[in-house]
Amino acid sequence: MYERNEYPRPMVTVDTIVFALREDDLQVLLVRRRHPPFEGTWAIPGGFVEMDETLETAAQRELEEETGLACVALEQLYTFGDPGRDPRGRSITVAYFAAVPAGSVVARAGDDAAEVGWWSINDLPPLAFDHDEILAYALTRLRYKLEYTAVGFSLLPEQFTLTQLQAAYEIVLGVRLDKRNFRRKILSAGILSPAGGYCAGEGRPARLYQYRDDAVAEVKARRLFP
Amino acid sequence: MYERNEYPRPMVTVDTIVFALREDDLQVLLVRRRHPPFEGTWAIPGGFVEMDETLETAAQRELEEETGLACVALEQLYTFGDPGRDPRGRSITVAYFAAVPAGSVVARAGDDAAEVGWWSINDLPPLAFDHDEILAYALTRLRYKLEYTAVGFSLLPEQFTLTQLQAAYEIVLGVRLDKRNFRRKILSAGILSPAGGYCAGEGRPARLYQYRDDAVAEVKARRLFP
DNA sequence: ACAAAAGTGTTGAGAGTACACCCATGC
DNA sequence: GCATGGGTGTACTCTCAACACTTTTGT
Repeated sequence: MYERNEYPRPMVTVDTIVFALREDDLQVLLVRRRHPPFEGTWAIPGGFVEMDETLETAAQRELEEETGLACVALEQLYTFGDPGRDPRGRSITVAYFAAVPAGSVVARAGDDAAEVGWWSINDLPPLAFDHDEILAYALTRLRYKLEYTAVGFSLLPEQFTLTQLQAAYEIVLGVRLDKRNFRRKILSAGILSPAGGYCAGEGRPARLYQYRDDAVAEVKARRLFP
Repeated sequence: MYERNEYPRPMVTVDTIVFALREDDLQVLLVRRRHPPFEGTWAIPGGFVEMDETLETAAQRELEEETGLACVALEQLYTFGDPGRDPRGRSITVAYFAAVPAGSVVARAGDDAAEVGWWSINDLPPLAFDHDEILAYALTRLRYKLEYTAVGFSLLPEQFTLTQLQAAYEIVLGVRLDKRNFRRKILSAGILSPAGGYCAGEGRPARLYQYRDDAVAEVKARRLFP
């Protein structure tokens, strides 16, 4: 056996799955790796945890370094640590996930990323490490959360129409919802307030709404949909 | 900056919170630490991850080594990794939790545990590291899971009466439930089958039930209680 | 005027909740 | 026979799901 402080230590990384609704589809932000292993392969943005930062801070930092995306609310997803998941040696990754509005600007590729891109969840490239497993898990969790909490709103711009909101739910959940029932339910939940403006489009202009930040973040005790 | 493989590495541990219903109360299994830091202080059982085992295997192994408890179903809870949570240096712990029947035998204290004991969740001793925070989180999660899934059954022996099951729900959730509504709901969920026997007690003997393992593990799509 | 999207109510079914008494056994 | 816990049914309310037409704008 080893003395307490002489245990061999695994590498510890953080990875962040970022979801957005783009092109009528649920997409995730991926980076093409600039370094081995899996050089040139697409992967979830992430990297090594520094010794003096929290895990969430590390996730934020790596996300910004590799994709330019900053200031997004992260939630811890799961920790993956099977031996053999990394060819360099024992490695444990704490996965985080986020949902962002479609308009979020993704600046540049960073030091460790040769390229940054959005990929449809239904049409993914081959992925590095066990990142396909992590993504599958993240998708399950996103759907689950959508039914119980208010994550749906973080996929939309600050102001949005009820039709946009319904479309977001339909795309993520992969089901069609009844317009009247949807509107009644979301309005009676009391988490939206009219923004006052209208959004002109091809037909009749639609009322704009915004999320009431005075509503508790977690929509309590009752699922929203279906 | 460091070369890839030369990053300083945090220590990685696993900790397992074990819940049981004892003495009409929700209790957790704790160990008194045999070694520094926090020597002599109560803590959640756990320890260092070896390089060739999965995180869950590590949690199982440490739990058995320190408390003698084996073969329990674990679920990953959360990963805690704030710098400063361990005086020895940067340390990250992957927390697991389990619910076991009251009768589960806890054998002996192990190498790293001077003593093993059950503590009521409402009357805990001072705890090592950030273990109070971890326990609070585990309790929240247990309550949450109880409403949506079938964890309630893992707190009971294989065969149990409906009154025992109701008491389990009441203790964990901290609320009183209506007997008739409880029985109707739990029976109509179709996850129990009569075991055939009866449990003699002070009054009329109570019918014994068991959990139907052909029922899907997660009671799907509808919360059980309230 | 017409195309295109926004907006709006009602009804029937099922689930949740509140509530009080009889039944089987041990002592 | 009585104390103790086991077991049962009904009425009301509320939420959910199904369903189609009118309104407002741009072209």
